Amino acid sequence: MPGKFTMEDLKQRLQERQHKLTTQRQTVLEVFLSHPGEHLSAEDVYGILRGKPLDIGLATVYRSLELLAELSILQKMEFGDGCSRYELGSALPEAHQHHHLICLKCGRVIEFSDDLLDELEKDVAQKSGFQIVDHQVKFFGYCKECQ
Amino acid sequence: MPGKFTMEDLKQRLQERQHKLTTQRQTVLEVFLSHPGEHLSAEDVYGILRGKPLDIGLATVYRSLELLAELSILQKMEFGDGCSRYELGSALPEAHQHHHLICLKCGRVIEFSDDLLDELEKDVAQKSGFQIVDHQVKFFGYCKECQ
DNA sequence: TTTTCTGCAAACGATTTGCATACAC
DNA sequence: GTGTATGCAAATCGTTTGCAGAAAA
Repeated sequence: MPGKFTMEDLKQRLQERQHKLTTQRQTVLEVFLSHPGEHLSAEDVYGILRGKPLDIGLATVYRSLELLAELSILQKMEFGDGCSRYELGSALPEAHQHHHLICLKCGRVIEFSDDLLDELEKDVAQKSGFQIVDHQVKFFGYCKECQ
Repeated sequence: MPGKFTMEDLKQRLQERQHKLTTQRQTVLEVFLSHPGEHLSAEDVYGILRGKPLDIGLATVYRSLELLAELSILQKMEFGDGCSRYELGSALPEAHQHHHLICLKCGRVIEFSDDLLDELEKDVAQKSGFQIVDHQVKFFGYCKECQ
């Protein structure tokens, strides 16, 4: 189980780039901390925060998500459902080996962990001259319930 | 070099689903046949066809792309540039092993072929109970020019 | 106090849709 | 002929932006 981000991590990374630690940014991070393993869209986050003490604007949600992704706290991804989704990364840079199984029938997205890809990444880097910093793998198929 | 689609293949697959072989659908397929290895968006296709004898509507381009993807003639993919892109699949169902290297600086997308993923796919299928029909792999990094 | 952020509403760009006409079968 | 497809324009949806007021440093 890799280490999760804390508010202290957030504060630190923001300061490094002369950004401010605002209530809104903290709140957005808290949403992800309290929804582990979910792939939330901007609308999802906005919906979760509706009616809560802090009434955040949708535009601010978008701006916060973008910033948190730049700080490598969140990872941005597309599952082909028309909107960008984000998930919490690990605080440990080398521990991002998770793939996604996307069911073509019900749309469910299941996480899957595996390290076989390290080998492939090295192979690709060597053959192509690319300096690889990250990868994303998606498998499309049918989940147990939909087969 | 895997076999490419022909107009005959298109006709056949359309008929199987009681769809009609229209000039527009043929023309869209021709664009992909004459632009091998490119990842074209709807706007790209529309632009390529502008001024050509057949003046196709943008909405029809979108509808044709969607249909060709349903028929497994094209494959739909997202590179994070705000629009869906398509590329011609192989006529041979088992020969779709191509990955994409996406440069984080210049946005260039480079194709890369490798078969190491077959093993991973089988492994994932067995452990998860998913029936896998396709996969997509994206590597993010910096190309030779941008390093 | 200075700079960065937020909220709102308007702007935007990609994609979809309604509907009357045109075409494939 | 009948049913599907097209073209156009309007509608939609996710996302971005301009700007004045609010909050962090």
